Amino acid sequence: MARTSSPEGALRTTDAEETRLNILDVATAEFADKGLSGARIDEIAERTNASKRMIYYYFGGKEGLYRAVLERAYTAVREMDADNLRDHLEPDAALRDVVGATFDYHNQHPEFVRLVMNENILRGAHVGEIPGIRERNRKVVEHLRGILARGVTNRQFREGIDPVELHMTISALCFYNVSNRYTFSYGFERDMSSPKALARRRMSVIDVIESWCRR
Amino acid sequence: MARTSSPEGALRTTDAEETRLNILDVATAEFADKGLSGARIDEIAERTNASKRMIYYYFGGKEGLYRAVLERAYTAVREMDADNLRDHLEPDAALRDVVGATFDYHNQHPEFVRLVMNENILRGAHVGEIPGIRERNRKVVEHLRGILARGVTNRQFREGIDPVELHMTISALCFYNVSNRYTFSYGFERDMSSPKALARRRMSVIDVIESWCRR
DNA sequence: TCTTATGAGCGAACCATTTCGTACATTGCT
DNA sequence: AGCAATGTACGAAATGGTTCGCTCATAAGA
Repeated sequence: MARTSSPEGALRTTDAEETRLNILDVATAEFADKGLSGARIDEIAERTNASKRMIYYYFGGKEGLYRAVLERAYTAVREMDADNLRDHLEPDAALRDVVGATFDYHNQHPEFVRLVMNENILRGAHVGEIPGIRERNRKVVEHLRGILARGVTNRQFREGIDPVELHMTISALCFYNVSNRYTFSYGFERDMSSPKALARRRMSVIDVIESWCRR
Repeated sequence: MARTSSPEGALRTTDAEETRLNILDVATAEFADKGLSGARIDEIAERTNASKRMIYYYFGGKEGLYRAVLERAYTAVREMDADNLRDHLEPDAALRDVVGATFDYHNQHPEFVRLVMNENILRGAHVGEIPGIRERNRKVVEHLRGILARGVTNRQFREGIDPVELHMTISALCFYNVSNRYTFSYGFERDMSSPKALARRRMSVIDVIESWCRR
């Protein structure tokens, strides 16, 4: 990618790079907000420093832009993993950490959740082409497998829990209260966006997972 | 509603009624497939016995049709509830029944799951106007509250589990493996659509809930 | 019974707008 | 000059929604 000739050299990104990122930011918000078919590239272009012409210039079109957005969102998750999949001494503490971090990440990145929701509406039409997702999932599962194994040796955890099932359970619990906040909680007064309710939910999720794994 | 003069009398619905239902069926499939913004009225009309004109005649427009579809889907869930929220003698058996039935319903009605996903993408813009959802949720929570209370009395269940949290946990686990089947399971070989994997997941979900509630 | 008024049900063509994408001209740097 | 970057304006197709007019069953009145 071309660089400016400014004295900062390679450390400084070009204007073009900044434009790309700006477009990606706006597009992420827009796609997360309305989905692929609901988003309008004219609208994205307007909110951008750049023009519609530039979107086509850089990303080729709506689909290309969408894929770039999805890819970057998944990349961010992987970076989060890298920070949080450290090994702890105690299996139960490690498990709590994974669950808590996953819960927090989903809550702090609803746009990621919404992109994934949309991708599922599209039956995963694009997610397959994004490199790194397989590895990401595999890595998480392997991490959980390790925790479970150490927990069993430790006699903290019971035997027979499948790490894939565990991964799925954790994901489901962390995903749902973000993805379904608008349809859930009709009928009983509980605003899932209140910090108090959120904290309680967080505790519950950790508790559910722990109760399941503990012997 | 007008009836035909056919001998069957009140038992037989009119052609108009049949047309409405036919439109609703097709629209349900279409909205579940592509979401509100992704669905095309012309396409719905084509797959229908009726014409586009009739869709506007009966439902007023795209939004009206969407709302009618959503409403009917939720009505169907309530009917399912009515069948399954019977009281059992043993709290733990009752709990297993609720979880199992919920799991099965979601799996057998992916179109319902997809409609709810889409409604959440739309930030619940229409779900609030549909009567009966509040009551539905309230009824489920009250049922769970009863089970939990009896289980505590019974000394089968531990104290302090909030029925709303329980409802949310069950919903999340049953919803997720349908809603996120396309983005989950990249990286490890597990086809969630295989009967075997599904049965295993079902068992896991019941197990998770039971482990959490049991003292 | 015969006639007519009424309104639900319906088809086909049509309209206005939106929306994705592109052609072309222009700027500015090297 | 020559190439990358970019703004403007436009085209073609898709899309939500409407207009016009026709059929037919039934109810009301003579």
